[in-house]
Amino acid sequence: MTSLQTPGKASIKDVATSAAVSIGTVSNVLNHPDKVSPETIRRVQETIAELGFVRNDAARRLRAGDSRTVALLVFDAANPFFADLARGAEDSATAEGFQVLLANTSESSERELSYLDLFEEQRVHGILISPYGNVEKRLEGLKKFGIPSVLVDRVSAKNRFSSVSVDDVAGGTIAVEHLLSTGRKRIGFVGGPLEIPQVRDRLQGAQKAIGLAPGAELRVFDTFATTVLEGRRVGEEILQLSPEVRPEALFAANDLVAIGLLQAMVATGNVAVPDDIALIGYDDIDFATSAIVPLTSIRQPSALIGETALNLLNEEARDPTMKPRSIVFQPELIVRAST
Amino acid sequence: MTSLQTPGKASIKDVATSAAVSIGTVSNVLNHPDKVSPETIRRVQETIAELGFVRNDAARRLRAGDSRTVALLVFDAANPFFADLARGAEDSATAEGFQVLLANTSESSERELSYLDLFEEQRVHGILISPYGNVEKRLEGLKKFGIPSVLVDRVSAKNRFSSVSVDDVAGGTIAVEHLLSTGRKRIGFVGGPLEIPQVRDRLQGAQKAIGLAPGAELRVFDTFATTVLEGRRVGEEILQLSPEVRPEALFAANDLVAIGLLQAMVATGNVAVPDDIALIGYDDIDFATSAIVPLTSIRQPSALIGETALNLLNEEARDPTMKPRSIVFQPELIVRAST
DNA sequence: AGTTTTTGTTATAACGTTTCAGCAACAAGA
DNA sequence: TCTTGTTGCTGAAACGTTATAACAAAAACT
Repeated sequence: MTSLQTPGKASIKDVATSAAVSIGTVSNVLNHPDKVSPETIRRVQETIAELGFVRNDAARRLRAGDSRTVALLVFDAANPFFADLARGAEDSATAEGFQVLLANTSESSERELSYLDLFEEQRVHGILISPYGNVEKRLEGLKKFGIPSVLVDRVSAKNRFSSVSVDDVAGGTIAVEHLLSTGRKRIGFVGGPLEIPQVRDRLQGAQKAIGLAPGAELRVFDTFATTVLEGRRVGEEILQLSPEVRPEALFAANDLVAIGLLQAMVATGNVAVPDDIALIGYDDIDFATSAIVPLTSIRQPSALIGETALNLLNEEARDPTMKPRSIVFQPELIVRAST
Repeated sequence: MTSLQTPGKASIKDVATSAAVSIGTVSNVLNHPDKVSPETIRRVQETIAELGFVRNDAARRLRAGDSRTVALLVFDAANPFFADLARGAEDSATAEGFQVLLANTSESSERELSYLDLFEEQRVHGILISPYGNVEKRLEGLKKFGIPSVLVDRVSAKNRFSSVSVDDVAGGTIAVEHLLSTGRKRIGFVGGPLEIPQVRDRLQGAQKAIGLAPGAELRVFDTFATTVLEGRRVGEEILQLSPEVRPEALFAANDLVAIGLLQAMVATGNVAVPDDIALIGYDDIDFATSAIVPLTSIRQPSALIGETALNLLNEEARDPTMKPRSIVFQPELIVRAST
């Protein structure tokens, strides 16, 4: 009935003696069943089940050297955009026999590096990363070490790494062009931090659009807001401004911030969206549709990014000398009631 | 200037010879610096930096047997509730020197088991899991194996595992009592699947409240909806019903579904929330505040759950014979415009 | 019949750590 | 002076796998 062995202790050796075969044979049953006679396979598998043997991954990796684990490192797992991206990567990984482990940096460079250390020590198969801090040098080291990485949602500084991203400059331009096309001249930008290239690019794109439109001006408000709450705070500040000075339209660096801004507008009651202030977000997360005023936003193909990145990573792993490849998707304007 | 060694190849042995000490000493520098003279430490660390040596975690774990990694397994990483929970667990883990790896089941029992296999092979330090399928037997095995787990957001069937959860029955009751207190009699329940105990409990709590209120009735609509999109679909179906039959209030098993329902109502234009149909959600995610009609919801202390669970897990790890402990938080009603 | 090939198995050598007994050298107590 | 401790280090034995060379037995060719 119940197993006699000390639990959690059965090793391949125990299986071998108990099944009256050699260690090598057990290993072969596990890894190269074609090299073992059917009868032996049956007997060995039986004893494995009986003893509750579980292969020790540490030993396996130490000897075999390869890992079937891919790490996905993001700086804000709470952002639905990353959740979708993760899902895409996972689906693709499962299909290829890999497992994805997600690590969340929570916008801490320190934690980011600490996770990279962990992954290096673990010799993971590869890393998908949406970098927060300045990690390219670190990734360079990992590559030399034999661990490839692919940047997601961001291009590499000097094209040193493969990447899958969305053209954030274009996104910023599209967003602001749309605002301008509805007749607004005084545009405000909210969101940060500017250390994040995505944010910087979106802002740059915005400036580009402004530059082409005579009479239009862009004012950058808070460059720290990332969350709904922070967005709301900034919104309240903006509402302090008198209507003649205050922006006629706001471009938020992500939908969360946009939703926060929206909350602030609606809460005060006397500022109408989009009539008094128009609002556009970025990412087109599920919730954009369901905001108090459905949110105009810039859509990114999040799951597709994840999938593509994982496939790219696998190519890199197969051929480490491969030239870095950058895949850039184009963002898409989704117009809703807020503009 | 640049290192001469083959990259990714430096082992503790290379460090040893290069620094003219024994392997054991290098290991001691790494793990027990107090046993080594300052001068030697300096020299060894220098060579480590020079050779770009990185400790091989597989070898370390094989020999030492312990891992500093905690796994967090959830069935829907896209749900902000879990993201908040993960954040809580992570903060607590960092404080104790552990790292959290998040795995997403995407509501697939198969994938859930596959991840558990992985974690078992990896001999992780412990597992935090919000189970999707029926995994208690599996976890039982892991425990015998020396890997403790703590259930999050769910209590264990026969109290076989420690758990940190929220009283979902109470939550369901509170929700429906609130709806009843506003004069609604015909209540609808939307959300699923019923295989998920959280959902079952919330429904049961709802029924309990109904049972105490004469004349009140509960109708269960879709028991599969989990996402915003699915919620919207169900909402559209409900709106097909004539006003005399149709529920006066809806209780959604989570906020995402509630937001979907809300979208459906608002989209048709001729059903007012809360006047025609009141709406209450569950989880009180950030977005609840920012819905078209701010959503009444049941709040759970998500980050706190994560923290507590991790601490409990550590206790279990320290003392495997510990009696399972269940910590149950009470949910809280947050009233907003939707009811 | 003798040779070659194939099949199934076994011993054994890694893989890169940590741990632990042991050993010099030297300081401290008697 | 002789014990008794420290301190700082070394050498070797694990840990649980996988891969590889070797080999006997059986099967297939001449």
